[in-house]
Amino acid sequence: MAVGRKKIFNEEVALKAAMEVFWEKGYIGASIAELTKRMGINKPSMYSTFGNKEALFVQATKLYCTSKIECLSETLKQTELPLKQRLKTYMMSVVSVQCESQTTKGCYLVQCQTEVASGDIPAKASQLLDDTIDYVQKLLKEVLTNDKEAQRLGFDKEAKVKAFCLAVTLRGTATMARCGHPMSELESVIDHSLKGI
Amino acid sequence: MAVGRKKIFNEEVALKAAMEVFWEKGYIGASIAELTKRMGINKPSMYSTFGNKEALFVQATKLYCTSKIECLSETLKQTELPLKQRLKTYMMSVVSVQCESQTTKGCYLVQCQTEVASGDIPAKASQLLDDTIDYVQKLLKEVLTNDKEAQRLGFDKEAKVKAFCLAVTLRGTATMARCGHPMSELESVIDHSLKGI
DNA sequence: TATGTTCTGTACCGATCGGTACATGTGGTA
DNA sequence: TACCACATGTACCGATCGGTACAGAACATA
Repeated sequence: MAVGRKKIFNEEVALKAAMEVFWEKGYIGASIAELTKRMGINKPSMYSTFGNKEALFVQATKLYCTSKIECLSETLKQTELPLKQRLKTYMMSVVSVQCESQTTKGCYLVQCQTEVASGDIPAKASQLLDDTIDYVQKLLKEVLTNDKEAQRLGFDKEAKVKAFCLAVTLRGTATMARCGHPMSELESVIDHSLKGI
Repeated sequence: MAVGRKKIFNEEVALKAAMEVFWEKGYIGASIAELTKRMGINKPSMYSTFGNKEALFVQATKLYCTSKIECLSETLKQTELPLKQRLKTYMMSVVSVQCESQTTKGCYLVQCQTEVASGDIPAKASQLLDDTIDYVQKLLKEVLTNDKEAQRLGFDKEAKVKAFCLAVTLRGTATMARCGHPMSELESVIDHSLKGI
């Protein structure tokens, strides 16, 4: 039977562009008009491929998590390196993402999480953000709890609180990065936070 | 000569209500419809009294600064108390504002500053936010530089960096407070941050 | 009480929001 | 080559956006 006209655009490229728009503008601030313009497609193509704005947001958010956050976690597992060095390298790699571009500054998740509290984000997208925003914190807690060096140093005792403190620091640097503070300034903040561990 | 009909509403009460809406929703997220509803007035009254949305936002932002932030600074000047205690009390009072209500959570300035980077806030309002967002940081730097106990402890050497670190912590707690973390959790973060000073 | 000034409420403006109907193109299969 | 399935582009939908025109209500003065 007939198969139909071929798609002229690359879905992955378009989704990446959408991710960048949401990162810049948030969920509400990203209009369909701007999204489709930056994705290089027009509205019907977007709706037939991704569903609607909320579904597009969900997919863009998942892409952000996998391509910008989860992929950084390997650093923490290099047990041949000292724990503090691993933590510093990891946190600085997060800060690096927060500062990487002139347009997509700060943390996608932190920004959109702000909108959740406003009640302006649909339920499914809101749930996804709530589930993923604590990823970094859980990862840090897991390391501080189970890592052998962490146990030797006694960090496992207050792993949850310590992980929370580091997560707060990274949220703080995200808001600073968003309004233009360069990575060089933020490095001393990471050092300061790690000193308190 | 004739003087005209009297205003039926209180401008200060209305402005306070507007401040709370902007605090909850941000600049873009706060629609004129919701603003006027919560202010208890209708649109022409709002426009004739406050100008337009941007002018209302500027006045609401100034009200937030004076009534929620600047008024807390007295704590830092009680030189009969130890510096660390003053810093802790001050930072906890900021956190207290971030957690004070079920609806107005987090920091008004941090939330709206996020929108500035999106390019969706008019120039005057944007400028005001940029000018006032660093108030806390400058205040802390001033204390760490000029306070006699701070000088005795050598804090004045790196006053700027230390103040920046504390400001980052407070921005982090603001985002945590926004998504529901209670003050009890955030207190240990303040302790952690002050330990690194 | 008549007048003039100000505030209030309704009803509307053009622009933009998210979302869609439909006609036109395009390409693989029969 | 004729057909059909799908992608594309335009043009539109009702709802909401920020903002305003205008008629009528309320009040101090004359």
